Amino acid sequence: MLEKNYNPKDFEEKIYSDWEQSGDFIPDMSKNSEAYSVVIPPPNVTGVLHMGHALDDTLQDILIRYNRMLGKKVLWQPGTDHAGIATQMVVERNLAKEGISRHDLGRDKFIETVWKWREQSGGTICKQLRRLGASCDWSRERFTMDEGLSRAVRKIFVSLYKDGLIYKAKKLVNWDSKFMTAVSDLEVVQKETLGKMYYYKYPIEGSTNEFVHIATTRPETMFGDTAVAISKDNEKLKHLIGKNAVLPIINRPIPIIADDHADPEKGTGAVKITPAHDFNDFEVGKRHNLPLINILNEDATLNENTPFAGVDTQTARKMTIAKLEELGLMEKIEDHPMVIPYGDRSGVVIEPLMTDQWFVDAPVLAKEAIRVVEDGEMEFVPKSYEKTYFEWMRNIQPWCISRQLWWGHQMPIWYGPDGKIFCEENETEAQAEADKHYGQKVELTRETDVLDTWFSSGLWAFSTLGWPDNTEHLQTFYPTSVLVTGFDIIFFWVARMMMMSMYMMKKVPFRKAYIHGLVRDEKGQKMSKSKGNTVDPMETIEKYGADALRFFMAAMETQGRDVNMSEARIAGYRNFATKLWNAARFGEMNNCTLHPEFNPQDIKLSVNKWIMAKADIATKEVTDNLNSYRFSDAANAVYQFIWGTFCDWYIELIKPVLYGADEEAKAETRATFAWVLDRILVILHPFMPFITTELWNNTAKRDIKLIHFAWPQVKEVDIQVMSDIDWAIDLISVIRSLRAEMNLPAGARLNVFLKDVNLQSQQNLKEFKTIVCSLARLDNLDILQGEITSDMVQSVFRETSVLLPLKGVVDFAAERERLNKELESLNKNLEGYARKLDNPSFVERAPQAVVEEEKRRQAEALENKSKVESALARIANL
RNA sequence: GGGUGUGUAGCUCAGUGGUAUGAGCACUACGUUGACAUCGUAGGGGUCGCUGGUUCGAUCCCAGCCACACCCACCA
Repeated sequence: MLEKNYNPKDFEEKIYSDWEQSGDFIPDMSKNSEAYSVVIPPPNVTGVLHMGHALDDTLQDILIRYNRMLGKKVLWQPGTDHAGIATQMVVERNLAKEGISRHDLGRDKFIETVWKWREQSGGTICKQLRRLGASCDWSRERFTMDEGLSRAVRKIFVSLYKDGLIYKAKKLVNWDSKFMTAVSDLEVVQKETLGKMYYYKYPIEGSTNEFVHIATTRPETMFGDTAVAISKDNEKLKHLIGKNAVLPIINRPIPIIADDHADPEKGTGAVKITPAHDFNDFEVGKRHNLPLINILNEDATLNENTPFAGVDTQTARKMTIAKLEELGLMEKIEDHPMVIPYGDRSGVVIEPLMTDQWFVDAPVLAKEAIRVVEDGEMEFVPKSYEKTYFEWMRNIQPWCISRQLWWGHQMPIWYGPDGKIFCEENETEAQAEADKHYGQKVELTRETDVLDTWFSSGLWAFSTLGWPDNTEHLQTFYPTSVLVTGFDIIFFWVARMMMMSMYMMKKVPFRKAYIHGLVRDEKGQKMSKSKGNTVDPMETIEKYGADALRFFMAAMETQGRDVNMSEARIAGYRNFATKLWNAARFGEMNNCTLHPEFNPQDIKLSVNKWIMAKADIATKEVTDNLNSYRFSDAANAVYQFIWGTFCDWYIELIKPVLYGADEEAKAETRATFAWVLDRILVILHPFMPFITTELWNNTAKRDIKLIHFAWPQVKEVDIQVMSDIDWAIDLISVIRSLRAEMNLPAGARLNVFLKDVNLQSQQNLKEFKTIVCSLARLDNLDILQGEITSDMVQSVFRETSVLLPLKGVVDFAAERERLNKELESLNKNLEGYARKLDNPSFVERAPQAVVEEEKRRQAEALENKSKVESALARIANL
């Protein structure tokens, strides 16, 4: 017995544990069928589920469940990411509350603490994914810092190094002074800021009244200046080229050089060159062999190469200006809108800094990653993201992968006594290599840097399947079928996976990349903790059930668009679940059970044939749309079928049968109801796995679980049956509409007559008279014998006039108004038809079918017009 | 500066070279008819951003413009 009310809390968690405990998410490797696999974008191990995950993982689960029902061997590979900087930050913050810094603990102790932290809070997000209904194979859960995955990291690192695709270099990198580490270009966010432009001048060496005028936004970097550049085409200033300027305060002479980097139109036309602290200046320095003077410490304070050692940049800036003022060299300070780089995690200003770092030769790896997309071996959905991908890949810069952090994969690099690099998968091998090289036992020191988090994420598609071992899962499930992720990590992750996979596996990591948008708040604003507009998916699930949230995500997911949260809409989908629940209860109350010998071929009643055909059409729509990743269309098709067709019409249409006396018809209808409800549960299951399973389990004894039930294959649909029932439905709607517009009391029983009824309609009338009378609340419905009388209101329906005699009841003014409105609408349509059909080029050039259809419409409208006009004439004086 | 996307009903958005049978929510009127008030029935509401072009026909294709959003680059 189903509960009176739909209450998802009663069964969602129970059903999930049953699936998990029964191993329903684990692929049957012995099954001889097509493989389908998805790797989950690994959430941060310390993270909690947010709406972005809810969207991403709902879409994946829909695909996974759908393909599982298609009978494929399905794996959804779960796991979490160690998220280097993010996790280290969280743990350090916790330690800070106790007044401890990571340096107090030391590296080993600190890492131990992180692992402990992971034990405690690492499970949260996976529990939450279960609550959402995600059917991952949890027995295979992986973590990027697992031994297996770490081995994959070391192996690929060594391989890349030996192929010359990983190298160490002293370069200008983005330096995060909070975490005191290098970060990659992607981890830098540019923010619009209103800053200042400082104008001042450097004296020319050997002259007392000659100066070169400089404009800069960072005056404190002057201590690292090693030249001033002027364009050779700068007529006003080119006379200075070749002379020396003298850096004030420290009185160091620097050359004035000719370089086109100095745009005569911008600033003062002369540019101070600080090769160690500016990416452009670095290039200029390279061209002119300028010395590099580093003026910053790792914490972004100035160093002993400046007069302000130990002072932070902001303060040093003020001090520098003060000094310049004192020397009479400051000229002006202007407001200057500019873009300043910040660390995406730390939020501090990123300083370009010269350091030894490790790089992946991304431009080389990008080649194959570009080719396979060009060749269609990997396709983006929607396709337009290819452009973004190509644009970035074709302009890719070397990828800085070393981080001066503690939490992460320590690089498999050892240094010999003379600094020679030994890159091997483990210390023993490195030691052996070194001993061989030096001809004696030597002491090695290990590189302390760890790898960028995205390095290990880049291997995710194959490392989680067991690589470097050639496991059964790797053989079966690689390449994976589709990757589902947000556009915001195309560069961070998708691109890196493509490069790493093509390098190591020589095969794409996934055949398709389905890219979705962001989940925003109700007003389309980006959700963020600081704005306080975040919505917690767990609270939403608590309130409306996981099915409602999932259906919302699916229904809102249209390719390429962001999803705006809408609580009202989620409530609407909860109502949808309630509707289905009640429909199932209706079936239960009326003993609608599926007979084992039920054969769709034997169905006699039109209404039953009709609903089965409709079910097939809906099934086909859901199938086609899922196959092309059109989630909202798929969701809407099943929604419309269940609510708009099954509940609104079918259930109403069969009530007279179920409450009637024809036992044979009753039995057939009960069985059909059960058959269609089953079909509904099947095609809705990927979207709403919980309620469908609950109903599946409670409406019949089942041999097979819904999660494994075969997805239906649809055959041809009987069009005639469809249009017969549609005739009845349309007629009912016309009569209802007439009643409402005439303001007739809902309780009033009426007689309705039809005039101009063709043969097909006469048959329909015979068959559906009872149903139409019942649903349109009529006493009788007949073909009109004799003339239309003046008390009849008239509506036109296809070729037929619908006549409602209303002696004494009707408001004729309202009726005239209604008819005039209809006349107006008909005239408007007729104008449209005439415009086309009177146009010779339309008749000549438009497709024949379109012209015919237009003529048919015109004829019908003309006929209806004359009917409406005569109706109007009849009641003109009443 | 380079690029991408979006502008359709009050709101949030689908959709389409042939009268916009648009959806959900909101709104109005009526309603408790033996699944469901987390409901039902009926209804109001749109110059499909603007201007040109292609076409027999454009909301849809093309160009330009306006507005908004996002991505990439850029600390003189």
